[in-house]
Amino acid sequence: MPVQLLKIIKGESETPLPSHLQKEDLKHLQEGFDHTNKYFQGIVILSYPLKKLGDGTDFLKIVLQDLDDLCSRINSINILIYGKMAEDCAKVIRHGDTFVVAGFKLAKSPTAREDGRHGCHLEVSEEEGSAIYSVAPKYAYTTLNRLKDGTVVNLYGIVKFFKPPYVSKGTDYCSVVTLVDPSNVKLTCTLFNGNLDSLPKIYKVGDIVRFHRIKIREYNGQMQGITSAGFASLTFDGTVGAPVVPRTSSKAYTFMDEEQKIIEELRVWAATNLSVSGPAAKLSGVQPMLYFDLTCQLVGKAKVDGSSFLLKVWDGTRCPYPTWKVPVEARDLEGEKVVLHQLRNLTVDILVYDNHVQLAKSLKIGSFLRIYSIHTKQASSDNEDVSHIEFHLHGGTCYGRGIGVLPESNPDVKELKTFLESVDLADSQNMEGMGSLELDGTFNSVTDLESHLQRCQQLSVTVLTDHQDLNNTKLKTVLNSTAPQQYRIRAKLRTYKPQKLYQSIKLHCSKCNSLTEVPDGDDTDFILQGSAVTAPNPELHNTSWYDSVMWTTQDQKQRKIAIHFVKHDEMLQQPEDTLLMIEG
DNA sequence: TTAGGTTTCG
Repeated sequence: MPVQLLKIIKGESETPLPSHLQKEDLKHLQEGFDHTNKYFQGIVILSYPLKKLGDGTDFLKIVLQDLDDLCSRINSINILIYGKMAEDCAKVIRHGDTFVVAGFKLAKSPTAREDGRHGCHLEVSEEEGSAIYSVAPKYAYTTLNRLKDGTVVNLYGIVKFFKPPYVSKGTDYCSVVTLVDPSNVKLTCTLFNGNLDSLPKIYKVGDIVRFHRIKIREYNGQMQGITSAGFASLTFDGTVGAPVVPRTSSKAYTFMDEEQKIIEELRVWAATNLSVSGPAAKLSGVQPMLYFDLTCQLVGKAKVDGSSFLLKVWDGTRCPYPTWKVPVEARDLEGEKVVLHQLRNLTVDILVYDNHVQLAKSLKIGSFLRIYSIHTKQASSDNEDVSHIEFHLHGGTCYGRGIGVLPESNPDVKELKTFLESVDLADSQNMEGMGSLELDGTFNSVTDLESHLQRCQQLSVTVLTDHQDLNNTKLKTVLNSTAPQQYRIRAKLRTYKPQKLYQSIKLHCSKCNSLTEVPDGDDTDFILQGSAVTAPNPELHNTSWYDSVMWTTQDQKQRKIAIHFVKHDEMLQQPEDTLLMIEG
């Protein structure tokens, strides 16, 4: 007979126990009786920690109480479980569970005198051909509009907002989840667990969760959910028509036709009543200055400094802007060198900070990630004329900022994998042949470049009146020709130098003939700061073209400040028309 | 205990 380990059955009325089994009362469990086709049912009132016996066998002792015989002086019995069955049982057992034990061996209990329980105990193991069934309690679910302070409830909800699990400042991982249900009430739950796997596996807004044993408390005038002992969750894809497969870390859970129906109904309600379009984007669709969620594959990672960490990722598309490359030591970069090189034009560098560093470090190369609320920032460095895009995952968890690892079974991952396999790597590598075009960072792929060229060759409304004798030549031809040549081109302006107007003119020193940049705002600040530390020179006061006044500040620094009122035709103007010069 | 939704030091 195949051993059935902890099969979950729902409610006594529909108990699908083998038909040859008959229920046995506690008082009939006596030596000398035939118990071959009998089972005993009771409630778990005690369970001891799992132990290993001298010969290495797992051993678990639990105590079951007979609910039908509560009035008897002796209404509980020790159950001794051996081997794999003990191990399996220990994983799922919970105080208050109803267990059914069949195929047991009955023996005298050596501890009956001390523990006051039944004179015999039941021994069960796979070898004995035993079976243990856990009878699922009938769960009641509370809608979000009926939650009461101080209760522990079971509930369903559609994820409206979530923070993927992150390392809290205490000892646990934390995940914050806001749910909504057809009662149109919102509930924000703060979930803690030392085991990352025990928190709900939520991947996107719109997922549906079932929480068991969540504690309800009032906080700031609103109901709040918080993990309580025995908290368990199931998470489902919220898409109408998707398979109803729960994501969970529980070894045993109840999930029957009724639950399936609830999920399907919630999906339909959400589809008609909620908008769940998140800020997801592909790298090809990013814009500067936005926050977005990226589903991608990890290609490389490297430590940068104490508070930041680099992730190199790709999603098979190409970012339409020049992207930032974070400088790191080659020896610090983890990842397949060949792959990193092959994908160098398709990967982007994401710098993650502070609390995300620990999680980022633990990520495995090749894994699929969803990085939530990445910030794209436009910036240019001193030696670049063209600005680039930087990707930051700032510290903190506002707006659900964080990193989630997606399993290969996730539908979005399956789609991404198929797409990544279809990407022609030769195309992205050919980009290097584009020379200066590539350096300007303007084209993203050969296809992109060609479509740009086609658009550039289209007739425009601007009519050029000069050089009519020359035909238009493609940029490609120009680039492949030897200088000097004369061409006429029609092209779209993608970038220009200098980027800033003040870079168009230079300061010239007539003595040494040197040329320097006109200082920009920051440099001017610096120069002015320098002069602020020198006190005004009294000899330069009250000249023919200005009147000066000077005073000393009252603060500790006792700074000397001079104001020069500039005259016009040796006359002072009306105050509102006067040009002032300030020193100090 | 932790966090308790509402974007940034880089």
